[in-house]
Amino acid sequence: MADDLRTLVEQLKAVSHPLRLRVLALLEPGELCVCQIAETLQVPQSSVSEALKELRRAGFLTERKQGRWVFVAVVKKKHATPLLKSLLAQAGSLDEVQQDRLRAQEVKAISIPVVCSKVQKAAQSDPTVAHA
Amino acid sequence: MADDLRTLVEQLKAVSHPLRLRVLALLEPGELCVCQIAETLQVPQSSVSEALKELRRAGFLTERKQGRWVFVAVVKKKHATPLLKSLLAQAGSLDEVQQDRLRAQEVKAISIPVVCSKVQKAAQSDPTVAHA
DNA sequence: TTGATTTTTCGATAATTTCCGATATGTCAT
DNA sequence: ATGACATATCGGAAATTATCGAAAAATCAA
Repeated sequence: MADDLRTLVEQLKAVSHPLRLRVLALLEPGELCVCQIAETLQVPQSSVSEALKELRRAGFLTERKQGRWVFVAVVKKKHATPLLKSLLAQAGSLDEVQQDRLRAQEVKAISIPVVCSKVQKAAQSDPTVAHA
Repeated sequence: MADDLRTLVEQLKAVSHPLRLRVLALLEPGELCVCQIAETLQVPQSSVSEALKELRRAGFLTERKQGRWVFVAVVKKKHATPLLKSLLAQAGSLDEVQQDRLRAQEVKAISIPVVCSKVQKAAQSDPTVAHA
C-alpha cells in the first residue's frame, strides 16, 4: 500500500500528530464510535472527526456504520504494514496511551446515547473546560 | 528512547518529510558526508544540513567528523527502535530510494573534494537546474 | 414531513513548517 | 595570521497545518 515514497510520507504524517496517534492507539484494542473517542480523550468532536479522516486516508482505519453512529477500528493485521504494526506496538507501551485505554473502558461502560449527548453538551456550554 | 507520546510524535515528524526520509534511507547502507548527500539528491547543501539536524534530534543518526567534513550514518541496529527498523525496511524497498542509492554509488566513485566543490558551484551559478 | 441526534465539512485565524540564498562558524593548509 | 573550503545557522517569505465553533449532511423516529 506504500509503494512509493510520497505515500509512505503521507502515512507517517498521519501519525505524527499527538491527537491522531492517540486515536490510532486508542482503537487498537477494538472499535469505538466517534463520540466515545471524543469523550475519552476530552477533545471536541470535530477534532476527532478530522483526525479520523487523516487516519482513514492513510489506510489505517476501517469503518462500520450502525444507525446514526460510526464505529471505527484499526485495519486487520492482515492488511497492516509492518510499519503500522510496530508503531502500534511501540505506542501501546506508552503510559499516556494506556491511560487513554483505561478511560475508554469507563466510557464504554456508559450507554452510547448518553456519551454522545454528553459530548454535545460539553461543546455548547463551557469552552476549554469539560463540564462537571 | 521514545518513552512518552511526545517523543514518539517528534520521531515520526522527523521522518514524515520526503527529503528527510530519503536522506535516512540513503544512509542505511553506510555513512556519507554532507556534500555527498547533497550531490546525490541534487538539493541545496543547507537543506541537507537542516534535514540532518532533524534526524539527529530524533536520535536516528550518528556523526563522525573527519577534517572539514562530517560523515553521518544511521545508528547501529542495537540502538534502533523497532519502529526505525521497520521504517528502514519499508523505505528500502521503494524504487525512489533504490535509485537514490545507485546514484550515491556513482557519487562515491568521485573523490569527495571534487563532489563538494561541485555542490558549492551549483549553489552559486544556476538556480533550480543543475549546471552542465 | 418534522425534529432530534450523530458525524462531517466549512470558515477563518493562528501557529508551524518549508525552503533556500546569504552569512557565519569551524577547520585545514600555507 | 590568511585564504580556501565544508558545514551550520540565519532570515524571512510562502506554503501548509492546526484548531474549533458554526453550519451542513446524514440518519433515525414519530
